[in-house]
Amino acid sequence: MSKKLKKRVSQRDIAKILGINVSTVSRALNGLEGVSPALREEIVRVASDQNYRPNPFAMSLRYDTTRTIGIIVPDMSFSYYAHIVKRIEADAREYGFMCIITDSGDTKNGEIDCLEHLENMHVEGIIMCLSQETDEFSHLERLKNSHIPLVLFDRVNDNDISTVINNDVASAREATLHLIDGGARRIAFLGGPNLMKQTYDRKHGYLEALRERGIAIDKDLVKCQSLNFNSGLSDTLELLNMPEPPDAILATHGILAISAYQAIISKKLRIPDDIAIVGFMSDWVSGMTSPRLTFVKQNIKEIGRNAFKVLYEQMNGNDNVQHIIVKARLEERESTKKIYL
Amino acid sequence: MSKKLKKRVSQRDIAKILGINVSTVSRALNGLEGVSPALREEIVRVASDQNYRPNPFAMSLRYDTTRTIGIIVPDMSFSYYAHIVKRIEADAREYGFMCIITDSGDTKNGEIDCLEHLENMHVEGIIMCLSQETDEFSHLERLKNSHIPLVLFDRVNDNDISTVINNDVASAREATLHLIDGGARRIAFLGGPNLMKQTYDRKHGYLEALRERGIAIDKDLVKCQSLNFNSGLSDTLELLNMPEPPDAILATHGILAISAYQAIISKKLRIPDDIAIVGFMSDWVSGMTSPRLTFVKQNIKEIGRNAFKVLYEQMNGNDNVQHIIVKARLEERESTKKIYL
DNA sequence: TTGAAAGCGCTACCAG
DNA sequence: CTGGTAGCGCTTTCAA
Repeated sequence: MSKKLKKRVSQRDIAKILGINVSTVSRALNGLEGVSPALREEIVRVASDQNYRPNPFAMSLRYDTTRTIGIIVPDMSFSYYAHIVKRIEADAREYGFMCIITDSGDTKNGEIDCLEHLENMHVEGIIMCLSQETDEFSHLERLKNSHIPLVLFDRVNDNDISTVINNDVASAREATLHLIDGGARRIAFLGGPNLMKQTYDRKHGYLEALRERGIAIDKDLVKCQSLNFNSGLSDTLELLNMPEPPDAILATHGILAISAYQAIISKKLRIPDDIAIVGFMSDWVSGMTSPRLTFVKQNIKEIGRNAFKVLYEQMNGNDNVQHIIVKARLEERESTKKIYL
Repeated sequence: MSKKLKKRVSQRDIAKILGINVSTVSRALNGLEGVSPALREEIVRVASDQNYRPNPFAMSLRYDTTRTIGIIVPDMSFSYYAHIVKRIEADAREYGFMCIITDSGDTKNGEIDCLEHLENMHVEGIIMCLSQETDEFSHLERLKNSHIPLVLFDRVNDNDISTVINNDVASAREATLHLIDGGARRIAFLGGPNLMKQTYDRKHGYLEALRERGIAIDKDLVKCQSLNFNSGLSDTLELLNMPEPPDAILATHGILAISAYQAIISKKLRIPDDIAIVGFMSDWVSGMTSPRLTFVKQNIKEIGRNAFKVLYEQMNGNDNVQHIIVKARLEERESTKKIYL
């Protein structure tokens, strides 16, 4: 325990130096009335000299308010989440809130641990993205009993909790239509676990597009395993080794797009001539490959901004459950061909 | 603020329910002696029923210890820093410390703001990576006066502050030798601002390798502007447009490697036939390009682990300034050719 | 075995 | 205009 950490100066210390009472110091430093200008100036000077800083923990105790919110992400080292966290942190700080950022490791148990930790820290609200394993939500119900406001983003469930997500159905549909209109007929779908609503929605958009264009659905082209590199790699290889392989892939997650791309490259197939590909990812990753990948660009800024906004409103007593859907945009690059029939 | 946030239950509440004194509750919940087994059991039961959680802020006040450390990174959305933060956070939590993670935006003013914020929060120690703009260190000196332990990582200065960095000289030298031994003779160097010790070190290793192999130094091949995409792109294009362009590039930062790669692609040059390239970056990014990039793999885990370890020791009274150098490893891929002369 | 009270830093209320 | 003091949640020391 910080044997040599100098004890921080408190109002009491300042009072002692000037031979006055703490309450006067408090009033002076908070700009309240009832202090003579001369004395006030003295106090402020000494406080500054001594590098006085109010103790936020004392404040918390006094007002029973921690001015702290918690964030839970599946993997903070994933650039998508890092960006969102950064955004939320900036907004929160502007409103005087501190963030405790936690990482569930994309597991359900990790998620439960994070919640436990945040409850222990007495956060006033939580913004979280579910792990890909999370199949039931009793741990979220518990939160409701302690009346801690909660907002889910990106990956959500169907309960009555406020959410901020991408327009998953619409953007998957748009991406699929784009592939079809580029000439693709056998389009594979790569997604996360089926229990995720996000997977369900994106698959829904994909199927809708196929139906719209009158293309038969082939279940063997739909791969929904785990959201990780190895899973995406083996699924894609399996697809490419089919007797009648797909002529396009819709990879509905950054890590799946990356692994699909690498699988294709390893098979020496040409993109988009042999196979087209669209991924859900960020611009700079899309720009790394050759050819560059057509991608669904999620509006990270808006997701973060709205997540905090909704939480903030809830913390201020707004009981309404809000569901905000942020528009993603399809960005065309060279990995999808446009064939004018 | 949180109009409907249920007041959390305190020891006092438990005491009131059982009609006993707070001090007894405290002893019972902390497993101290002096409580009858029966009563203790009662207390524990009620505490659990009421979902009691100790108030960490009260503890902080009581012991004048916040069990909190601060982290400052230039850009948390950069995967390199996100990984390190994640690592530090995990270690810190294991030792019962909370992390306040801040982002300087890679600017000096942002850095000063972060420090201010962390001091306000009464953190017990700080782990930081300097911004690329930071040219003098008076703001760090101030910390020393408040006796807040500080550890720098990745980007450091020459003062007597503990540091954890990569073996920049050696790894840049190794990468350069690798290029030379692959047949390159005109090797360009892409680096950050010259005021950064990291740039200095990596350039040093580069020059050392050239000297060792008796290759003349061409100052026009050395580009040290800002660490950002556009800067790397324009520098590389300038290099490629030289009358006698380089036959290899050493990009000493992830963002510079990415921009250099894209500049090369845009000029339709072949890698490694027309030009070879080595970058400092992470595996998964290296694997995105075709051909994959040979890269210097920094040991992110070790950097994070050591940063916390050193800070922890300092917080426990170890006054020694420590400088830890973590070994990076050259990973050969297809972007560098090996020519057996 | 249990209770009472002080004190951590701060603010708010009431006295002088 | 300034001082004194209670109380936020908790531990600790002393007293019963």
